[in-house]
Amino acid sequence: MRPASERRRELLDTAAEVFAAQGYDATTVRRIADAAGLLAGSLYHHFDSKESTLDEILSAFLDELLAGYATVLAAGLGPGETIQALVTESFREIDRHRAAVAIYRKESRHLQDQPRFGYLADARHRFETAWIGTLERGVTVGDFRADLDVRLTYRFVRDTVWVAASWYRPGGQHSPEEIARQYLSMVLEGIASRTRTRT
Amino acid sequence: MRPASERRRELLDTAAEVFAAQGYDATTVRRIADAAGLLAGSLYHHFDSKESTLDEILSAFLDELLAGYATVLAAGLGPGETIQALVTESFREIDRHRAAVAIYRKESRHLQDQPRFGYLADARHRFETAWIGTLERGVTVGDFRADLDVRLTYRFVRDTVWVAASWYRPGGQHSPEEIARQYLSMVLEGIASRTRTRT
DNA sequence: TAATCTACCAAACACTTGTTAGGGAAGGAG
DNA sequence: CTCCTTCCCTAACAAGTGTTTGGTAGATTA
Repeated sequence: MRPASERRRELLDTAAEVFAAQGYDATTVRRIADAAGLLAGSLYHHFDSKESTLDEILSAFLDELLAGYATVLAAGLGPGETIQALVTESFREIDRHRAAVAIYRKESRHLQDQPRFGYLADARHRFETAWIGTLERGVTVGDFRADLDVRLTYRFVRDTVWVAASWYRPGGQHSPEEIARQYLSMVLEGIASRTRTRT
Repeated sequence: MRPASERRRELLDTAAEVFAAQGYDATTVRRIADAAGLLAGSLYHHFDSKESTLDEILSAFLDELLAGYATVLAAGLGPGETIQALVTESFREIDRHRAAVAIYRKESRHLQDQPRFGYLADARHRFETAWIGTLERGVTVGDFRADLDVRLTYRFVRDTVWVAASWYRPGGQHSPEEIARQYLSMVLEGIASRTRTRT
């Protein structure tokens, strides 16, 4: 682990920004250097390689996210409240690591086969356990509909949350908590009017 | 427009498959050639360039999709039924153009700035009009909840539908229509149990 | 003052990229 | 048989890639 100097963190942020905008492979180190105001070779004073830069961005984000999830799960809430807390925590994470989330969504699929990025598959598996476990508990307890396909619902909720990173802009008119509230309202209660009762 | 020979279509399919799996920029023409069983240079007997190959894949998909949407919208259905038909049509399109959908989701964001791929922005705008128009009509008529943020709902529904392309595998246990039915059930009525009434 | 460290530049490196040119084998058409 | 088309290969090209090496200006430390 390198010493995390101020300049280093700055470079890491601009790299993440460029990766998110252009895609990792489409991004050249010269492009990152341009955006940061130095020459390509100078980046190697701070980082070992382009790949390790990506690695650092992703693992920092995932560490924080998993820690947040762990806190929520340890709180001993009911299934419905746990889902709400997980969603809210996710939107906060999007707010703080917007670029990292975008990169994660675009690249994790084909990165996780690489040994170096094996932790991506680990993280994915932990998410799955957390969400699906909570959903199943919710169905048993009666918080959620009994006819749910839990795996399908998991993907539904997960994707719904994370895609927000592709259009969310921090400092906009909606706070993370506000967006979480609206999303939860749709996911939990649906968008159909309640004036017509279902059969 | 080149003559669409059998071999050509075959190569286009494998190219789409590799693009979807690896990402466009990360895919080399030699990799496509490998997968297709010929050498890199030989691809240029069939295609003008790597970029034009991508172009053809995306525009073929979008043409078919927009045609499908147009048919739905011309049917004169109510807002609720229109949404259902649009979702179902989308899942059918995912079933038929899985690779193209995956590519579209990954690359369209940064491709649409390029003049050659300007039609991507056009298509996106048409989707927006179709969905948002229907949702607004639905709120007015009373099919959908009055307190919906229509733009947020649009992104919610849109993303929810298209991300399915990232995990959907044709020939699986769920048909496109079945998946559409379950998705609609969640989106329209929510995943919360109806035993508890909302305030 | 001398030594050390940080952050950077200038210039090159080996390699990969998309693409092209020229040719050749197979098969159908005249 | 000859001509033409289709499909592919061999071999190379220029440009761009991530990365390395050696050096330097400026601050910090001894």
